[in-house]
Amino acid sequence: MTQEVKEIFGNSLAAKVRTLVPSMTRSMQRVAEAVASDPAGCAALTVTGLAELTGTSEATVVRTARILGYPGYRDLRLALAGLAAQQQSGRAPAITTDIAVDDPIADVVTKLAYDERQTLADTAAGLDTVQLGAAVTALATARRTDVYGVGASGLVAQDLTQKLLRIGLIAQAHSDPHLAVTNAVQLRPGDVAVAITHSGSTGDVIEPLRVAFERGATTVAITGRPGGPVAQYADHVLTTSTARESELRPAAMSSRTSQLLVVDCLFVGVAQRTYETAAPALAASYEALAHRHRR
Amino acid sequence: MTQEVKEIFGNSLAAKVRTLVPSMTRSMQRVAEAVASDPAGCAALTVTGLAELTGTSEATVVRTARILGYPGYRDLRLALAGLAAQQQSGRAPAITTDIAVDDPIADVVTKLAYDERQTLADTAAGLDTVQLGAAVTALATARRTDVYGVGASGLVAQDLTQKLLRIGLIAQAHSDPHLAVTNAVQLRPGDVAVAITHSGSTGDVIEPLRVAFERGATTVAITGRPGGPVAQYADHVLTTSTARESELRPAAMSSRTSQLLVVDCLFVGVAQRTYETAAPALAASYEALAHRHRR
DNA sequence: TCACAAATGAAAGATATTTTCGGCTCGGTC
DNA sequence: GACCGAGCCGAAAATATCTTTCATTTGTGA
Repeated sequence: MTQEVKEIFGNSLAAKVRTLVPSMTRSMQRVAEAVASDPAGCAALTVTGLAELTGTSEATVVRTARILGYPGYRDLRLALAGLAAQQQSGRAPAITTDIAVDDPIADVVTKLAYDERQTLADTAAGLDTVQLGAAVTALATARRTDVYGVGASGLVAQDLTQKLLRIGLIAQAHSDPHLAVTNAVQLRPGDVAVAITHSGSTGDVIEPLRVAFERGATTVAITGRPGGPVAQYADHVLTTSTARESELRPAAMSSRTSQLLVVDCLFVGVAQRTYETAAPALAASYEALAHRHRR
Repeated sequence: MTQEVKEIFGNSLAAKVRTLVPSMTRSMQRVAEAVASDPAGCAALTVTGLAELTGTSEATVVRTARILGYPGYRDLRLALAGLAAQQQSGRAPAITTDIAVDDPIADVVTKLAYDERQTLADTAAGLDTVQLGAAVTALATARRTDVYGVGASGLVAQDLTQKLLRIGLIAQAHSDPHLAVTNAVQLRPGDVAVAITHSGSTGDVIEPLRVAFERGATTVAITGRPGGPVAQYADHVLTTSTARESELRPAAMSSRTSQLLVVDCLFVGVAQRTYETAAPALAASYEALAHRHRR
């Protein structure tokens, strides 16, 4: 059997109460009024509870529910819950303020989540899919891949490396500028070098990319400043986005979110291109870890 | 499988179901799935009805409701009614399809961004602010903090550590299980240990946390399975959310997004509490890096 | 294969909702 | 002022629904 609840929701309860109040008895009006003025609160009550609240009896509550067009109190209550939820969701979040020192922790969560979501949307909107596609192709066909990043971006570099390794590619992350340069010297055409820097001007990351570029490797820059120095040595520039920053929310935070999205896109793109080998490799790495989990 | 799961922002139920499904038994999973895929329909059913629909018993339905965090089926049903109402009035979900092997790169970007945004919303909705507040207090007043994480979670552990160091706290990330345990032995009351594991059952991370717990340190778990083994040794459990995963989008991807949000919240919370020392420390670390940027 | 533990559903038990039914109020009539 | 009747009202019985218990089944590891 197919049951429909749709009909219960949607129509304005307050209006219904107004029209039907004249045909109600005194105690029923009390119940109706309570229900109309605080749907959420009443939804939390049982018949008995609502009866007590309004100083009436269960029978009256049920009668009121009937008048309002529901088969019984149970259904009225469901409708009230729905109404409460709608009211709740109707409220605009209106998160425009910055995070303050005295914000309660719940607000911090809301604001951070909101900002990071915003950053993701901005990044996705601003990402040049042509450049991205080119970078994916380069990575998918690379003999080997070096990834440079220091500080917070170093973690993103490692993340990319981990992912590429998982699908059977050869990749290495470098946080040590000296070693990075040393390694970059070994690169040649057909290899790929990726530099990750929010500012676009981190010398420790630009330097190895320059070397790789000069050696003929395909170079990719993931940066928040597509016009910055790093772009100079990059065949493909992938732009990340930044949320407004503040004292309690350093730029590193949102740039990381943005960088990770780009990295994920690269990864999925490469996995698509190399699906034949990527799928079994992924399965294998998953399998290999299974026994490290307790029951 | 012809069931279409409708996802709406703020529909934390679908996320909750995903989070908790692993700790459910088979028949409970059937109930959870029914509830997640058709909230409106299920809201119209009594326990018995839902039990019949899913081919289980009333007892199982009630047990599932409990797992999902409601005192009983009655309350789950009210929540479902609310959800149904929201869906009714809510906007249509933009993207429901999974990432396919032959998706153009532009679609990949859109879908990934959408999913990560969804993950953030779910995480924020599901985060227990009381636990979070407690964890923040512990971190802010800790003598020292150890953070454990391996694999993808290892990067998150490092991210947290970097952040804490930046505001002048003493923190260390451990990816090496042996060293982690060795260090955990040194912990004592007043110290904090944080374990980060998506599965909640990563032995390499649980072990050091157990040691820290037994040494009297305050322990925090950041996990996608709040009922998993890791929770056993955690004073405070912070739950991350999981997006539906697929071959081209491993769970590690969305869990990382979720974990990072939690880490960011911890960081900002701690920075608030220790503002007097955090602000100058942040400024100083920013200053120290300035000369490493080219013009 | 057996023994044990976990999962499951039937049915008993507890709660919530609906119905019944008789007392009660209130307005009108004598 | 007393009486009558219609309809309102709530206590309590009856029913529906939800929750708990417990024996059975199922699955799992030795």
